[in-house]
Amino acid sequence: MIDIKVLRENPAAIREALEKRHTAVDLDAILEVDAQRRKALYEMEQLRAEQNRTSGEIAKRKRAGEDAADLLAAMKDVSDRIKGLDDLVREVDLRLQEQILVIPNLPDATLPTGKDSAANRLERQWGTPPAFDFEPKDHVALGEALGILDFERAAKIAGARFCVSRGPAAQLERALINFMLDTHTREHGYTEILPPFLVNSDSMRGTGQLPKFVADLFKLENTDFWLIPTAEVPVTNIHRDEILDDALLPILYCAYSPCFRSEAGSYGKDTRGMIRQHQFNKVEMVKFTRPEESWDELEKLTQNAERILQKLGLAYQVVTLSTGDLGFSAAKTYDIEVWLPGQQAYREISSCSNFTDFQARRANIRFKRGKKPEFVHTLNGSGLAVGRTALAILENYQQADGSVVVPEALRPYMGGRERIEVNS
RNA sequence: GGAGGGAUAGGAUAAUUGGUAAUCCACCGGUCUUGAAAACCGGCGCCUUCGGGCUUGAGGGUUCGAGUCCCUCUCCCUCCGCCA
Repeated sequence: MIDIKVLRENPAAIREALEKRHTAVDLDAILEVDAQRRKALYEMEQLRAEQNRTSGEIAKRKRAGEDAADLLAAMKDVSDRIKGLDDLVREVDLRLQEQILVIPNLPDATLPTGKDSAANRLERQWGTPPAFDFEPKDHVALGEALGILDFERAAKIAGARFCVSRGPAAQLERALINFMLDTHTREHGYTEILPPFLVNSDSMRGTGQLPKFVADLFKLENTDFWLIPTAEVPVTNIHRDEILDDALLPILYCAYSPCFRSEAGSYGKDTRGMIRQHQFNKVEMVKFTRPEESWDELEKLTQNAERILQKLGLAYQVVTLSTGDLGFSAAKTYDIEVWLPGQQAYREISSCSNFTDFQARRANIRFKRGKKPEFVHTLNGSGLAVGRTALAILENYQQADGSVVVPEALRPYMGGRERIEVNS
């Protein structure tokens, strides 16, 4: 949520930022509603002050056994007017909220300007894509040949965009989850969280999924439960409506969760394999920081995610999303893209974002270091998408005979297994 | 799912037929002190257009006025049933 005060005082700056995002919002209409609300609120508070004064007087007279009929009559009128204004304020406030909640965060000035991912800026590359002296397969061909990935049966059980992992593939995902969580907790200072995988609407609103992105989510019928699309939602909302102690900041959490996405509007994209599923595993990192620290923390967060790929020996690149490619709640996002031999391309495996105070306003997450509470900054990043990491390992570590070598860092988590072969 | 009990500030506890949230602990600042403790004084929830306004789990209602009366909902606890 953007700061209504900023909009009031400097609408031009916000207009310009939204244009860079290629998002159309009627700011004048919002300012109009805001002015209405402020006027009504001021009038109502004046009347309340009068009511409070007179009520004290009434109480005093009654205690003294005196008559207060004149004051009561006058207050009846004031009371009615307050009620009317209160209804007006509530109605106007609701309209204002509706309009403000669909305004995206303002892109940071360091972003490349552009209308989509073509304008993203390459920041750095790490590692070298493996050279094969044979034609590398993609993970679907590999997994099916090894008998460890079963998309056909998954379709029978659930439908398209699901996968059954079997034997070493299942073990691989479990190993990756533990490996990632261990790395972040032991080496990067994060506290492990195991959150609810179902959340209520308030939580979805807090991190920005609602109200605008209903179509991307799964909801349970006849309840207020939503399946989380990322652990970011429950973990960020841990501190919703709280005022945190300054000494606790920055707070670093990491969490494993399955993620559920309807993938509405992505028909025809990545239909093959594990790239885009309705359900996938992810380890997520979430930070709550003081405002002046958040940009440094974004760099560290991104490095924490990169570290996982480095340990696994997977080549990757980091890009800064352009103003047009940026997600709704983010002010700046680095995407980490891993090399996939099966596609001969770098594909997103992590997204690390600074949301500045955007989510903190929506979720009302503050901290206190002086007299007045201030909004924290929130950040999060995948550390990493587990399914995509697993398929990256399959494709990058495949051998001429169709087997897959297990990266050394992962072997302790795989019971010492060095290789995945047919019937292993 | 059924029955009962509960929710007041960080914690703990009060509030006449409804009269406008009191007190203790903890914490912060000040006085005093070499320093600290004690004692005393002041703070000790949020918003503000600095006039004030709001705050008793949430939201409505009655009333000039609601912690208190009425309705709806949420969460917690106990017991029964079910269940991993």
